[in-house]
Amino acid sequence: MASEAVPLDRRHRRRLQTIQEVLDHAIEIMADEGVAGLSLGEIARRMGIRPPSLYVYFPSKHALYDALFQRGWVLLLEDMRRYGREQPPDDGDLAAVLTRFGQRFARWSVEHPAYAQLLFWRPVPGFQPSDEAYQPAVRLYDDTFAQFRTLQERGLIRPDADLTLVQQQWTIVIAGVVSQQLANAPEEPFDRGRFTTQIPALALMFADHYADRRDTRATTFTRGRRRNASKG
Amino acid sequence: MASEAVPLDRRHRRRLQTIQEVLDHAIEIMADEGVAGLSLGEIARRMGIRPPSLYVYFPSKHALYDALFQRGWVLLLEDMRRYGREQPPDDGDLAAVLTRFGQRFARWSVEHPAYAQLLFWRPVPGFQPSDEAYQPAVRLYDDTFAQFRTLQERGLIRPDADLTLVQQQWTIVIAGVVSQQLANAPEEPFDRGRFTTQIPALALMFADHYADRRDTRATTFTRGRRRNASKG
DNA sequence: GTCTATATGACGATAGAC
DNA sequence: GTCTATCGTCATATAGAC
Repeated sequence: MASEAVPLDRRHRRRLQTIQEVLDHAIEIMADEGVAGLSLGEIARRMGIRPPSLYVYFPSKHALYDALFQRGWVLLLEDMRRYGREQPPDDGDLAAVLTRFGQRFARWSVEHPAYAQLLFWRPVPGFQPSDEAYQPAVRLYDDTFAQFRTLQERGLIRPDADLTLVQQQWTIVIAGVVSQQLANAPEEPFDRGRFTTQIPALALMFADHYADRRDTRATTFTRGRRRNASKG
Repeated sequence: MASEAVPLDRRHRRRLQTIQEVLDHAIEIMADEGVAGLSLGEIARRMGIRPPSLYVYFPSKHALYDALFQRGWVLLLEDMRRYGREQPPDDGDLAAVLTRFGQRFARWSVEHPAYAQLLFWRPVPGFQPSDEAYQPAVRLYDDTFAQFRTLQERGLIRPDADLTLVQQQWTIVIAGVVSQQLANAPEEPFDRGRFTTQIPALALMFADHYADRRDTRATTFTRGRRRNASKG
C-alpha cells in the first residue's frame, strides 16, 4: 500500500521500464513462434539475464500472459479511439461507417497477429484472463455500443433494431474475417488479404438489413448498385 | 511396398488399431487441456505404455497433430455429407438452406472443440498440415461449392452473383460464429449459445442480398418480415 | 531489492538392449 | 514392439551473493 503511494520513485519507474521490456520481447517471440511458443528462457536470453530473474517481475508465466492480454486490449482500444477522434462524426451511410470501423479493427488484428491470437482465441491451456486484464476489452465494447446508439439516433439504423444484436452480429463477422485471414493466409497484407477485402461487401449486406430506409424506391435503387459491388 | 500390398495382415491391422487408440486418447486430452496442452507422456500414461513406444506409430508429435488434423476434417466432411443426403434437395428458400447447413457445420465444431481449434485456428507453433491431411478439407470445400451452384441453378441465388464470393463470405460468417462461441462461451450448448443462435438472422441477411427476387413487392414483403426476425 | 546459481520434474526426442 | 537410459530444454522454485 505505502509503496504504491510513491509512483514516481526511481526504483519503481525502473521496475516498470523493465516490465515493459519483458513484454516487448515476449510479443516479438510470440510473433515468431506463436502464442504457445513463448518461453521464459528465450525472453531471458534476449534480455541478457537468467530465466529465474523474470520471476521478480511476474510471479508466473500465466501472469505474463495476463499482462500481455491486457496490453493488447489497451493498444487496440487506443487505436480504435484514435480512429474515432479522427473520423468526422457523420460521414457516409451505415455501410461506409461499418466498413471503416471494421477495417480499422481487422487491420490492427491482422498486423498484430500475436496479440490477436491471444485476445480472440484461447491458445494457452490453463490461462484465464483476470477481471482487471479484461477491463479494456469491456471499455471497447461499451465504446462500440455507444457508437451504434449514435448511429441509430442519427437515423442510420432502423429505430426498431435491437442494437445488442446488431453489435453482436457485426462482431461475429469481423471476428470471422480476422480468424480466417490469420489461420489461412497470415502472410497476406491487410489491403490484399483474401478475407479482409470482403469487409466492404459484408458491411453492405449489414446495412441493407439494418439501415433505416422508409422509401421503397430507394431500396430498389440500392439493390441495383449492389449487384456490381458483389462482383468486385 | 510389399508390406503395403498386404493390408489385411494381422500385424498391420493391429498396428492400425493401436494408431486409432492413440488418436482417441489424444483428442480426449486435447478436449480437457486444450490443443497445446497435449503431451505424449499423458497419452502413454493413459495407454499403460512408455512415451518412447509412441514413436513406433508416429515419428514426431507434429505427425500426430497431422493425423488428428486429417481425421478431424474427415469426420466433419462425413457429417456434412450425411446431412446432405438426409436433406430433401429443394426444401425452403435460400435463408433456410444457409441456416440448416451453417448450423450443422457450427454444431459439429462447437461439439468437437478440440478438433475445431486444430482445424480452424493455428494453435501449434511449428505445425503445418501436410497436403494429404488437407485433402478432406478441400473435398468439403468442393462439396459446398457444388451445393451453391445447385442453388443458383435452381434460381435461389441471383444468376449474376459470384459463387466464389458467396461461399467465401458465408464461410467467414460461420467461422466467426464458431470462433466467438468457442473463445468466449465454450461451455454453452449449441442450441443456447449466444453466438450460435445468431445463425438464422445472419442467414436472412445473406439471403436478402443474394436471393433471386425479380418481384419488387416480394422484396418489400420479405423486408417486413425481417423486422420481426431481428428482434428474436 | 535485484539478480545469480542451482535444483526439480516435466517435456519431446533418440539410442540401444531385449 | 516395448523397454530403459539418456539428452537438452522447458517452467518453476529456493537459497543466497551483492
